[in-house]
Amino acid sequence: MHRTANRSGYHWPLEAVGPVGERLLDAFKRLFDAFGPQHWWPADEPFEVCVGAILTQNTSWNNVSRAISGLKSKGLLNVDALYQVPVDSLAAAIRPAGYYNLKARRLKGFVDFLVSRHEGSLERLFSLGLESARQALLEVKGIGPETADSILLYAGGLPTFVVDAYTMRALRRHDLVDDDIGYEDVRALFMDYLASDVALFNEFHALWVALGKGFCKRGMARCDACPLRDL
DNA sequence: TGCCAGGCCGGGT
DNA sequence: ACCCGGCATGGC
Repeated sequence: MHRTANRSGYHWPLEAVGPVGERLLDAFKRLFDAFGPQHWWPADEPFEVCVGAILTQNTSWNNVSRAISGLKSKGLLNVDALYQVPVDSLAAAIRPAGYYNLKARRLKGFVDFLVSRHEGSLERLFSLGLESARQALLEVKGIGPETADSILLYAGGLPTFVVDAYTMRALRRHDLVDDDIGYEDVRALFMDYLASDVALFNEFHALWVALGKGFCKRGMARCDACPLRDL
């Protein structure tokens, strides 16, 4: 695989499989031209990514950001502290993130899983490899496919594609997929038709979110300013 | 003011 | 195999 440092400024592998891959790549180029590099995930270290991935379930990042700051200020943003802290204290600490009772249990469940099955080490988990680590994460109550893939890609540096509500909505609205397609099939679309590259998957997913925030919102029809217009 | 936000689970068809 | 209600705060 050649990593281009081409005149257009992209530094991702731009090969694609067939017309489907070319279309996805066209979307990527347009989004990058429109929004530029997104610098995801917004976190200082891998464990913070995991916590953020759970806290941001159906919740705006602004609220999550407050909760993360709260955890940091209380010294709770590490495996040992989260393992020890009572669930009610944790719930109070993440209050701004919403669903705080639910998410406190999910965070505890994730940390329990890390400690009991993987020696409290994310590196041990990720060393299982992409699909094995993914299966393991999906066993944890409160970690579904999107949360698992966010953790694997943005904390683990493993080449999986994250599909969220923004991605799904944009793909459907621009007729890149059928309306009734599911999570796993969309994930496979990106992974099968594009080069398996962490930097590309990182930027591409973040760009779908940028598009969703800017143009492809719920209740908004196809708009003239959308970078994917007439894709 | 009501709707929306970077999901997932459990119970019911 | 879907479908739906529940979970909760903060921004616009």
